[in-house]
Amino acid sequence: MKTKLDYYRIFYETARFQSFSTAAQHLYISQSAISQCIHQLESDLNVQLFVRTRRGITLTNEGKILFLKVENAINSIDQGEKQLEKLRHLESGELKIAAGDTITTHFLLKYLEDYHATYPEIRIEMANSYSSQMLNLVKEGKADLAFVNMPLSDDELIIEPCLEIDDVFVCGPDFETKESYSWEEVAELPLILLEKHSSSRRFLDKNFKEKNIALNPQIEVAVHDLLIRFASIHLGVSCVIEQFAKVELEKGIVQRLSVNPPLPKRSIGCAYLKNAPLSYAAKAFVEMIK
Amino acid sequence: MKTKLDYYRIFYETARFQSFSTAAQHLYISQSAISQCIHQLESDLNVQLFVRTRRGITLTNEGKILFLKVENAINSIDQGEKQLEKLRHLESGELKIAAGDTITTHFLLKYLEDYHATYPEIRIEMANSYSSQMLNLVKEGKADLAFVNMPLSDDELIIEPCLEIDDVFVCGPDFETKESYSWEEVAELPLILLEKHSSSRRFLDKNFKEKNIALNPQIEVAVHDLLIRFASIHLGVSCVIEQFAKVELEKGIVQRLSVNPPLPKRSIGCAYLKNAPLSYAAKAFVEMIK
DNA sequence: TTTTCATATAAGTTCTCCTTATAACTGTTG
DNA sequence: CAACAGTTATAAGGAGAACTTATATGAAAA
Repeated sequence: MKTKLDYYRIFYETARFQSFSTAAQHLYISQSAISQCIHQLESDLNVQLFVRTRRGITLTNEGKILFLKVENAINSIDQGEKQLEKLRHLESGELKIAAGDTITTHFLLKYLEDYHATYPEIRIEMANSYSSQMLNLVKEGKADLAFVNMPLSDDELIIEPCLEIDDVFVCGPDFETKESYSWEEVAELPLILLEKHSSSRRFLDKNFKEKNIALNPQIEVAVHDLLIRFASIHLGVSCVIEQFAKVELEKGIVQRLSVNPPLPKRSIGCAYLKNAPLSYAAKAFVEMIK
Repeated sequence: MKTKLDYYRIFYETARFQSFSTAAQHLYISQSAISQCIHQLESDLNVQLFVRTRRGITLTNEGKILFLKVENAINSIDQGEKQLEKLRHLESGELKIAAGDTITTHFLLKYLEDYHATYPEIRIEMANSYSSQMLNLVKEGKADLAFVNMPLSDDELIIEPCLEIDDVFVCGPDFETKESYSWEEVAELPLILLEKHSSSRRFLDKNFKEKNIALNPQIEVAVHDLLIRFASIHLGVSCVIEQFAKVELEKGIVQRLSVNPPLPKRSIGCAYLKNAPLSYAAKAFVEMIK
């Protein structure tokens, strides 16, 4: 780069208007400034760019060649700035979310619908995997936000609780329930639980293990919805998330067992990078969830 | 444009090096200057461009998007500057010449050969037409140079003589020549002349007319070379340009008639715009001709 | 802890860029 | 033809942006 980039801005306008004085008005500076700037530019580049004639000025051949490049450059910068404006106003951009299927279905879906309706220009990308994997996606910048079961922590991330959930045991409508179950009694029931690697299951196992109770489920499934379905057709007693089985509980498709004491509450957390700012698109989504 | 273009230069280098201090060294300014500049840029654009981390800095998403555009812009400017350099050093460019066939063949050709050998990267474009038309090509910028028969003048053009030429009368080797011819005697000979609209013919007619002598050629041809050929096979006496018939005169293919007084000398002129500078390519060609 | 390596901030200075004023030139107009 | 209405060029001086130096701050490494 042989000269100040700002000179090119002035060169550009001057060439467009074919006149120093007109360009000056347009740029809100004096004609003299333009004249000096162009002289400087010409001497920096060692090339005559304009022919000064009676009726204004004309680009030389060299000037024309340069103009094409400068025009392209300035348009490019303009595009960049416009793009940023659009990002800021959520008229463009993308939102990359990592979340498990259960959380997506029962928690995020309604927000995603709203979000898309409000900001239709923002492309939404979903990834789903296991908690640790999802946190990695965020750390690698491949996802803006991850929704995971808490507790969970990471040096590089902020993980904020955004929904309290309760683990409850449910059974089919015809199941004969006792007034109340102790944990030991629960362990004796024909349990339907999630697979071992899921966070909900780990949470459950951990809590029971603290009381030296081992859980031996009769059935293990991979999907939360199946817990409800299986319980409803009397295949056993499922441990589900109360908030996610709300409809089925209300309709009596499953009924809740009273367990004493109840399992401790836990939360779903929203994870994002501690040191990098959220994209405008992600910020708007987080805002919406609150 | 929301901010000074120069900021983008700094932004670009900073983003490339992922470090304020490294970019500072590279740009030969202080780290502090970079820091201030980026802050200014961020506030002008209302967007955070970098994430400041322990080990240097990283572009934010918005920063990355901007960077692509800025990179393109800077490359474009760089290309433009490089292109100009090449033009200056005649490693690129084009030379557009307008000239009649005769002048091209007998005068320009050897220079064009040299020129192309010296500057092989310069594209040569030839146009040929009548004098007035060729001057128009120059005035419209469609030709850099026009080579025309003088005298000729134009407000917008400089027309410099670049070769003196002599019009002489020649005949075949067996033609019985007198010691010397008066103009009246010449007019009586069986003349072979160029067509009426050619400048050579007009020049001839004008000179004879001033002495009240009318020229009534037996044969009119369109091409200078045919004048020589026809004379050589004794179809008559041609008026040719001595310098362009040099070879044939030396070899005795045609012989020269001694005319008294001889026709006044005239010149071939090189025409170019008075107010616009010659392109580097054209300048080099003019230089070569001198 | 101390050291090191980043960026941020403060304050002062330099020097670029712009302004004003004027000149020089051309073409136009009363 | 002189005065004017347009250009761009040039000179000189002033405003302020951008840079420098010096120091603070903060996090990671030793």
